[in-house]
Amino acid sequence: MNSQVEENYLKALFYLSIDNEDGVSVKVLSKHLDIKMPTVTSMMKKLAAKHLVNYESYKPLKLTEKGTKEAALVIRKHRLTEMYLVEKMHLGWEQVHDIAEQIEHIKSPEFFSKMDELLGYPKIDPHGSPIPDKNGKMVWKAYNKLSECKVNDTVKIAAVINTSDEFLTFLNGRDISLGLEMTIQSIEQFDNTIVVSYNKHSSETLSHRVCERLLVEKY
Amino acid sequence: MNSQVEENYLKALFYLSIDNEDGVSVKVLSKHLDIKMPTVTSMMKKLAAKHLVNYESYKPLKLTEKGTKEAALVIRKHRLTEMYLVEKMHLGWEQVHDIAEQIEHIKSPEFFSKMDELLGYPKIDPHGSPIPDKNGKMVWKAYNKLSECKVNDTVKIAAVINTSDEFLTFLNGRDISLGLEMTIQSIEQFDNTIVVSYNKHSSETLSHRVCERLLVEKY
DNA sequence: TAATTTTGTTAGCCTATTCTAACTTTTTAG
DNA sequence: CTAAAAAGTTAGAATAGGCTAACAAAATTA
Ligand SMILES: [Mn+2]
Ligand SMILES: [Mn+2]
Ligand SMILES: [Mn+2]
Ligand SMILES: [Mn+2]
Repeated sequence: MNSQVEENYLKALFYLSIDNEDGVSVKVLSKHLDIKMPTVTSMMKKLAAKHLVNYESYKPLKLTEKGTKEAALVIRKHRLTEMYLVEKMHLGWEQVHDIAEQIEHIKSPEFFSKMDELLGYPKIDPHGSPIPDKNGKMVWKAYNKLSECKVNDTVKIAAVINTSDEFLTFLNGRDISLGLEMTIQSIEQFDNTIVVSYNKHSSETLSHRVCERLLVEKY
Repeated sequence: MNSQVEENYLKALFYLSIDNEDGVSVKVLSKHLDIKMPTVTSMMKKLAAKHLVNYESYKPLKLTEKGTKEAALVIRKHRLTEMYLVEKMHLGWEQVHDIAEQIEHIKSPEFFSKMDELLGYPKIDPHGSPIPDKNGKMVWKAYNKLSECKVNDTVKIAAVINTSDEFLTFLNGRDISLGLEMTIQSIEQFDNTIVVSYNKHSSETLSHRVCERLLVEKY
């Protein structure tokens, strides 16, 4: 059984591996977890001893098959929890991450399979991220960043890349949530700011920074 | 903020203090937590430094006012969780204790107040134990042990003293649950075994050991 | 290629929580 | 009122996770 701390390292490696196919550096993992490099190195040796990470001095870190699966199963619990908190407990999508960060470590298969059942076996979490299945398999749909769309495109918000309280509260303030349809009115060439319209919002201006963090489905 | 381990010590002291008005011995606390006496001693010194326990060498242990309140608030979270798991997630009353033992340590006031709200501010948990209020105040109703009742008494099951999986599964097997009304048919003088009737069970024999762990309301 | 900078590792130390062995105080028996 | 037993404490060590300082390797720069 992995400890809470070990699980958090596995998750971090899993996330960072998405952008770094050839492995994750100690530096990057250290920054991500806000844990000093020497501590990370020693934990990597420990996880290597448990066959969860392939570790070789000075080489990029890679999760093993086993480590990948265990990481995905923690992420599964995290995302199921977030979905449960939003759907069944009516907490805001900006509140649930921090709670899920803790509940994901609860040791109780029945608890999570009951959540799954009550939710009707959801495929995505409240932020649009896919929930890995019981075998740790996860498939990302091919979404586009809003920042990459063109004028007059009509799109549906499918997922948010950043799940920080601040970003989600920003979106709440503009009534932007998953499933919302919007049309791109104009794009400012100078700074890539996009003006969109949706529902009662006939002209909402979104910065490039924001648009890069919104994944959409095109029609 | 108290650690998970500290919270478990506080809870244990709180429970053991109920029967031991004059304080809890290191021995008893050690046995209860299955942690060796020297470890308990050092934790008591630590909790004393935090003003949660009154500790004096060789004297019985007592929670301070502050310690009592913090313990009660952890118990509140434990019992709210158990109630939530039974009422909203449809888990069995024999399954919820182990999960609540973990969830009680989650740091998130909103999570627990939402639970409380969704449950309609319950006063008791699924085992009939009172849920402390937000100030840590808890009142036990004056129930009787089934073992202390007389022939022909009609009683309602109000609480179970033992909340182990085994005991509750034993009760499940006999369709005994909170709120059940039963009538005492006879009491065997030799071993205090009690024969009761209820619903479709016209003659169920319960050992003294079992009857001592069932709290009832008399009619 | 040689010097620098960046990244990664080692060594040594810290806190939290636990343990065993040895010693001390209290309690209980006789 | 002693002497043995029980309960409690002290000392020393272990494990999990973290940190800093110093050193080493790899990657960059010049
Ligand atoms: Mn999250
Ligand atoms: Mn976590
Ligand atoms: Mn319980
Ligand atoms: Mn607990």
